[in-house]
Amino acid sequence: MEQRDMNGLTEQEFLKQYRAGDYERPSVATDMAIFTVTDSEESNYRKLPKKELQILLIQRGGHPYLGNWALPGGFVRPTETTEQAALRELKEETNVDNVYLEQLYTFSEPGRDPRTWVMSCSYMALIDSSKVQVKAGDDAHKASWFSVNYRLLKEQKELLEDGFIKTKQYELKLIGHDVTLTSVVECTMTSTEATSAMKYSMISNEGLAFDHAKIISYAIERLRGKVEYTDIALHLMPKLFTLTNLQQVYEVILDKQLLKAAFRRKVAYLVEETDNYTENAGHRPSRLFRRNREGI
Amino acid sequence: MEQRDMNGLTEQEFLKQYRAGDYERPSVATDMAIFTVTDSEESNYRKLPKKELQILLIQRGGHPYLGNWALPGGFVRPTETTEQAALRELKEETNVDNVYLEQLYTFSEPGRDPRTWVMSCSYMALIDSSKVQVKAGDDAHKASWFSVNYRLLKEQKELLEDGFIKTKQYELKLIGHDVTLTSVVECTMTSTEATSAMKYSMISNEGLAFDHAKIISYAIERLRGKVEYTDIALHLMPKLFTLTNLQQVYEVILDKQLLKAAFRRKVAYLVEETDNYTENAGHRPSRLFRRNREGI
DNA sequence: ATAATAGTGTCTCTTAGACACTATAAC
DNA sequence: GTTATAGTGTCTAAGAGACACTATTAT
Repeated sequence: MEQRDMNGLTEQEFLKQYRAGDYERPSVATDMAIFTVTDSEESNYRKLPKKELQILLIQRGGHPYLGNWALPGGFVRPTETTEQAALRELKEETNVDNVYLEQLYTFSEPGRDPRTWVMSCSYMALIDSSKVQVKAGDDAHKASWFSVNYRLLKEQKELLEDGFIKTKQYELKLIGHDVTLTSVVECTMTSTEATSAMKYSMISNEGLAFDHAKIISYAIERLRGKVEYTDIALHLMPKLFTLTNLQQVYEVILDKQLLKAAFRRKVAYLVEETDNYTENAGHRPSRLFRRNREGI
Repeated sequence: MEQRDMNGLTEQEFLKQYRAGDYERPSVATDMAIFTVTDSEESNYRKLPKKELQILLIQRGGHPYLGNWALPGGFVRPTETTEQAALRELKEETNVDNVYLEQLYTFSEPGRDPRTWVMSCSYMALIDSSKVQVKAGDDAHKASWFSVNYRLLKEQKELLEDGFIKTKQYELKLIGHDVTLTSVVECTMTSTEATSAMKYSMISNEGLAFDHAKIISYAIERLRGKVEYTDIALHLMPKLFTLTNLQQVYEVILDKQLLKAAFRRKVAYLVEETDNYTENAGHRPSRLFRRNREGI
């Protein structure tokens, strides 16, 4: 390591005299889409409850976007990774610290935060609903779960000389206890000979702060994609669950009905039988399964 | 928009008086794994040339990692997105500006740059080799293509009480004109009941700067993954190509042989026939195809 | 018995893998 | 004709979709 640079400095000498340039630096925050699946509406004693996909949002107590709802998040500190920052935030917000966490995308559009230059490294977290108990928010910090509805509104395709532009508009509807937030997000895929790009943009937005509607769309798409070919959905399940429970979770994420027999074949290798059964369900008991510890 | 915050300010008033906090901010750079596929070794006049996966690296002309090779990249400016920064760098480095570009991952390990706090938002770019002509690097800025070899060295699996740890070691060998860079990167997947995490770390590293061996591994894995279920590989092809060419590109990316008949069936919907054929190849001419403009 | 869910069997259709066969230009 | 690649046909096995059937508990 005795190499010297064009100024005749060794690496140690160089680092000692190094001063960070005075060009501008961005703030970097993490924003998290924290999902869980819960039972909804008490129903007929013998019917199974419906499942709902939920996301945690926090009501902003200050400008900008005062009163709007935002993803939990915060600034990254110099001694931690973005992932550690996300885990720290998660712990503060939900008091849970053993979860599935996955980096999604880094949003860096200048102007996405009206205060200053802020990039957001976004994460998705999946929590088993039996673990969830959001801290009672104080006045300046109201946290609440919203039920997630995400559906295709419009699909369009335009042919170009050497490619195409595909546009999809999704309606994102987040239903809370006493508010409903509605956004329309457009996903534009441009594909030509050489290029192939995907861009999210917001068509309309009511009640969500910043570009968080985009982040949530991105998270849902990632979740939907990964559910199909990984065991990611199992991180939304409690220790023991029935295959019907698991199927319901798949269905609520994918927003479509699945066939029982095919579903069971497909997830068979992801789970392990136990000798436990549900009780007092008002109908035939169901075998409980757990995650396959052997992995995939 | 006449809402007032706890200090009685409207949003406009708030933004006007807002001063960015004096907490520390990271520098944010983009680093790019720029891939192309080229023909190697002139062979028997009637044999087809072998294909090689290549990546562009730049030799560092200053500390730190003086003399080592690094991914092309640079700092993001306040008026651009990370993606625009990547495109700008790409244009400067290769003079190409119509490419496939995809964000990979944001690396933020404190200490990954010995100078100061630097996060790297990494991208992967795919270039059709017929377009490539790297600018002749001046002395302080030598750019060169390296042939990529990435193979599994060791695989290990350990069962835990409620999950498992899977470890894979890959050897990354980058072969340049007069240097060969060798790194060993370990990918650790920890999966328990609730959690599921993946971590890259460097076991050994010769000649590559910073954590770029990790970034390159990540890029190769992404490329391999996406080749299987998208049309991403077509961005490495010239306008017209034979199906055998395309198969060779798949094979060099996946590092395994494919069966011709099955391959042709699989990619059929990605391509369009033309009426052109190869000429003077020393054997039966081959039909030329182009990318399916209808999209997938 | 009835309601409601649990769980299985099997037919079909599609697709991937494997392999063998035929075709054709340059020399 | 020989060489080397181009391109196709078909058998098999595995998997997904569809649907129907049987099983079991609480009331």
